[in-house]
Amino acid sequence: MTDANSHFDALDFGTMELGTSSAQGHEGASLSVRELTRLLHIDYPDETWLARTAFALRRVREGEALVHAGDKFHSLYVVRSGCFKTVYTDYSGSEQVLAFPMCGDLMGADGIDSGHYSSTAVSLDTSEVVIVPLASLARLVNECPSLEDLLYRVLSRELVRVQNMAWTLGTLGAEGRVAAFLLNLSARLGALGYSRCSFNLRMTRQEIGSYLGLKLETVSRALSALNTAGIIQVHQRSIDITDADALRGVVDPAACSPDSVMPPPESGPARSTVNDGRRGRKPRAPVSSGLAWRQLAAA
Amino acid sequence: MTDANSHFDALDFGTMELGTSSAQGHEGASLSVRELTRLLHIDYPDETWLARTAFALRRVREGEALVHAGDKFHSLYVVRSGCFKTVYTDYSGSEQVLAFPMCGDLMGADGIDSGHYSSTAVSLDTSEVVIVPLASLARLVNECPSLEDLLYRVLSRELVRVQNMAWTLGTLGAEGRVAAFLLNLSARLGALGYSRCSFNLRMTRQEIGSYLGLKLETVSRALSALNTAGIIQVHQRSIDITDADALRGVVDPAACSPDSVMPPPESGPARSTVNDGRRGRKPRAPVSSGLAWRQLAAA
DNA sequence: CGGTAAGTTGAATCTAGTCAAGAAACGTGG
DNA sequence: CCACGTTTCTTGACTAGATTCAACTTACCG
Repeated sequence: MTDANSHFDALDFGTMELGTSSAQGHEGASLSVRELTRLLHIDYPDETWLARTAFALRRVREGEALVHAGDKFHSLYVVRSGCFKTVYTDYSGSEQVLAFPMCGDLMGADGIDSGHYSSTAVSLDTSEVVIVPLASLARLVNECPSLEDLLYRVLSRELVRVQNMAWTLGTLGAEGRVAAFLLNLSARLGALGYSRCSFNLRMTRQEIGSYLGLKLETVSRALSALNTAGIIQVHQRSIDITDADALRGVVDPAACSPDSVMPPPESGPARSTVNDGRRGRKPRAPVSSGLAWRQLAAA
Repeated sequence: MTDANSHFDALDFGTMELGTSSAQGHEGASLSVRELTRLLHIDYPDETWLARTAFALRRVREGEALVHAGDKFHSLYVVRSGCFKTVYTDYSGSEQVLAFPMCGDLMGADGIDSGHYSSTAVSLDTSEVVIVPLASLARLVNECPSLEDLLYRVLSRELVRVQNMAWTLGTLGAEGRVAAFLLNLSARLGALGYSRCSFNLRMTRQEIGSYLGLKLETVSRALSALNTAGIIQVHQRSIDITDADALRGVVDPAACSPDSVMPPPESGPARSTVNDGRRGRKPRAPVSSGLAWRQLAAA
């Protein structure tokens, strides 16, 4: 019960009138609805209501948990700066990383239905989150119908993200997963204005491995392999992507998909109703084994 | 291109006044809001609005696609009977199964944000779905504030489900995955009133394998292994779970024993505030949080 | 009664995990 | 500022487990 106070004290002030912004979150910082929608990359044209409500912020130090799995649900959180990991913690102590939320990403949505957060969110960095109490959001939506689908859209986006993750875990090998991870990170950082091809990892190999369903040694090996293949340059946590196309090729040896890990958002036209009876062998290019792109580098 | 018309003609009638239910969906069948909420296991006490609106139904034959990835989003679907598979279809033709929605499960939510469905839904059975146009739902929510969180909750539930899936793919081996799959199916069928320990699979080994990130032979082997271990009895698609506890033990070799797994809603209370010092000592925190995902396997 | 799709099983191969040792970075305190 | 302990990362050798290839059996449907 005592573990929740640090965000409980901010709970009641999740929504406040602008101007009355007293010391909440951390230093009285708050975020207008307009800024929030912009942070989420969901812009609404309406201007009248933009300045009416604001959401409190909270600062989370490195290693600190924002919410714990099992805590009573009350608020959603949107990362404003920094980087988190969300994890299931196993009774035996080992943890499974589910996501690495960054600026603009939503956290806590898994608690809406059951009323309890199902995962723990730990900051990997000195981070800042926007506190969005669900009740406040509901009230806001009532007052402003154009916000109706805001949460729907954010949740749907999260759903697609996790589906992509399931696809990655289900179909790719170690190198592919790591490559997809790097491309995903690259795209997200790029969308935030940072360099797409040169960045620093905020997480350990073990955390990456847990996220990708691999052991830390395997992650290290995959990174080293991509390194010696000339596709990326790795130095501890510093990553330089020198050949993004080759990296995409590792994820999917066949076609070059446009946006990082995303499988084609548009359906290929030529698809017979369903039971595309593919009886024969699948041509499946000679691919994907650990050696394939190594040869590519040799050429 | 011609395959989409069958639900297009029902689109405009997604919501209708009761009594005006003319021939939509398939035979003029429709579902009241009350029935819908009950189908979703989200009951609302309010009685006044229950009979005001109804949603059309649509019948989907075995092998028929309800929606295709890339189709323009317009409606959510709730399975009323039968069984589906949702898949990403690879440009090269191979498909990745993402879920097996059954009675009461939601489909199509992955299309809300982007405006296009990101996965294809194919019926494995002669099925029936409730057509829930998002616009109609929004209007309904406007008229009935107590429905405010209906979609939120359903989406959140879906999110937790996919997170659990990611966990399964990330941590378990072949037998564990198959065991978890069977337990999940068992629990869902049980919740619907069917037998928990004896049922027939509606999907092929290949589809199961795709869903679990395994090859069909591996699925077959895992089932055979569980069979010879005396935990289940397999005959083609007929499954009999003879020792559910042992099956749970396969999923999670550690904690088993008589004490039937704890209820998820309560959180492990005693958890110190900042034990999460990543950089500092690693005290092997015995974090005993109620794991939501275990419910999925055990329920 | 065939023909086809689905499922089972075996043997060889290869990937990722495991065990283990060493190297490089970080933080702290002398 | 440097030495030290801790953590993280890298690399190697070996093993367990999943995939692949392939043959075969069983169910299903006209």
